[in-house]
Amino acid sequence: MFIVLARVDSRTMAAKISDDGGALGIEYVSDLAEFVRKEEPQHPRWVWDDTSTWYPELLAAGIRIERCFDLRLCHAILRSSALTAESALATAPQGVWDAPASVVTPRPERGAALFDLDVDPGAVPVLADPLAEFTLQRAAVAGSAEPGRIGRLLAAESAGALIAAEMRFAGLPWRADAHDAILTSILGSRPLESARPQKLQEILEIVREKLESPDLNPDSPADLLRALGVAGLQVASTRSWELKQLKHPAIAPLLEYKKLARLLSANGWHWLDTWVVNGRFRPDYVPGGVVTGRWATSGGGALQLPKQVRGAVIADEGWKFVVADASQLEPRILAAMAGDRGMVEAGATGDLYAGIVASGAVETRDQAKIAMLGAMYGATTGESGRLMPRLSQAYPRAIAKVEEAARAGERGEVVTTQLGRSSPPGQRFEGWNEARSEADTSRARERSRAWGRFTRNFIVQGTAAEWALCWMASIRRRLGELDDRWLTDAPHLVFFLHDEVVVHTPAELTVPVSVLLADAAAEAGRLLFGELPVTFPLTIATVDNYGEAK
DNA sequence: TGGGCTTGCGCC
DNA sequence: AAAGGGCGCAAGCCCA
Repeated sequence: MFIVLARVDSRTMAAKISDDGGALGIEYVSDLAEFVRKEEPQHPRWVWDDTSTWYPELLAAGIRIERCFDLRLCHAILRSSALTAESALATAPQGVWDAPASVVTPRPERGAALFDLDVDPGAVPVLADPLAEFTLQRAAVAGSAEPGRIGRLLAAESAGALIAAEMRFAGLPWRADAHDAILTSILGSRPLESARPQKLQEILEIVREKLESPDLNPDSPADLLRALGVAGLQVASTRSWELKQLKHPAIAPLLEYKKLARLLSANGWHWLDTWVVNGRFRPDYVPGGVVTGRWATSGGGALQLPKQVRGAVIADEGWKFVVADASQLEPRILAAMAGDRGMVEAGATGDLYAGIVASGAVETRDQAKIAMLGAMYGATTGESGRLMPRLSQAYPRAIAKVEEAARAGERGEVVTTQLGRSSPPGQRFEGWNEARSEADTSRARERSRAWGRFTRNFIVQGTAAEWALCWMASIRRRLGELDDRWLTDAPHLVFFLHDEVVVHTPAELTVPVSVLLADAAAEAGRLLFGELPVTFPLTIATVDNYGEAK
């Protein structure tokens, strides 16, 4: 059963729909939390416009749900998926469901056809009517050549939305005192106002002295470039890797200054005051926030937490973290997508890069890693570019897969992930004619190649994101089966980073949690690739603080 | 003073 | 050693 929820004139309506799409009844809901609590034991799939506007209030009321269907996220997938390109949904003009999250709030006019169950799937909803949209989406999936594939993606995406809300609700344990101690040991104690901390100030004085530039502000690239020039150091930019090439007594302290200044500005005391409240860091996760299907976050830079400060992520008394990351996820995804038996076998032992070396394709593990990264990102020069032909010879199917994706992008075509997320439409770059200059032509060619690098990476990054969603959905379900206590009283997910999860768990449950994480990884592999014998090994660590992992 | 752009760097 | 994919954020800088 589905229960479609909608807010109409500040009231909440619920429509029950059977699995075959038949209407079972409509009612007004006066107390949402009470209603959901009463219906949830029937295991309905809750259908709503936007999980982030419905679920937090339920969690605050102490209610979790098992399944949902997030119409806004699913609309975005169906709108551009090659698997549903012919659907009424995809061929309709842009509407409210294509707008950014904050705009998709159903405010139908009084007397509008909200909950009209005889919606014509070909009709375009003028208003954000969730029932009409749900009907359109069901029709799009049913009419797809591979309804199971796209259906799995929509389910995974929606499960991700629930997990994002739950992780924000639970928060990542964060000890302000430990964070302060880390900052103090690296930067010196917290300064008053906006002064530089002592150690940063000391290094700054050394840099100024060595560059004979007493007023230098290294935080200003222009100012720094000028000072370096005066000292006879010619560089095109002030990036660290470029400065590292230079031999000059000012360089070492300058690089040190940059490192400390970065820590201070990105994750210093100001960050701590802003983002850590009552011992928890609560970033705003944005499922589907990246075109490839990866999550984004807003606020606090949760996906960029530097290793330096992870020591402040400390489990509660009597609790532990189980940290799991999928080893070499993207190359394994590529091997599986391409059905490249050789590369799948190279990964069977647990270390894919070692397996590539063992096959004789390259000499060292480092080379294997660089070559694989180059294949997935589209490197053309350097060591990575030079290793490509050898990789291509050893693993023709895997490399052909990414090469085809790149060529398709260069031609302006759309590429699609394993479960059916498609890349944004490209342009045709070769539409130049002889009236255009040589420079224009070469610019067009470079843009075309750049788009090809994007589509090349899209299929791998996007399919890896699908794997991660399936993994997390399975983890969430298995955690619920392991322990039926309330979310934050039982083992629960507290962090996610593309190919890595952190579970906060009572110390006595670390073993079953570790087992479940590995089982979930295997299940994710089957969901994407069926019975293809591809393995997704995990590196699992049980720790008291996140800094100890890896 | 505030918005938008660029630069640089953290994560995968 | 620094090429190649995806992000978010802070600071400087420029301009209205």
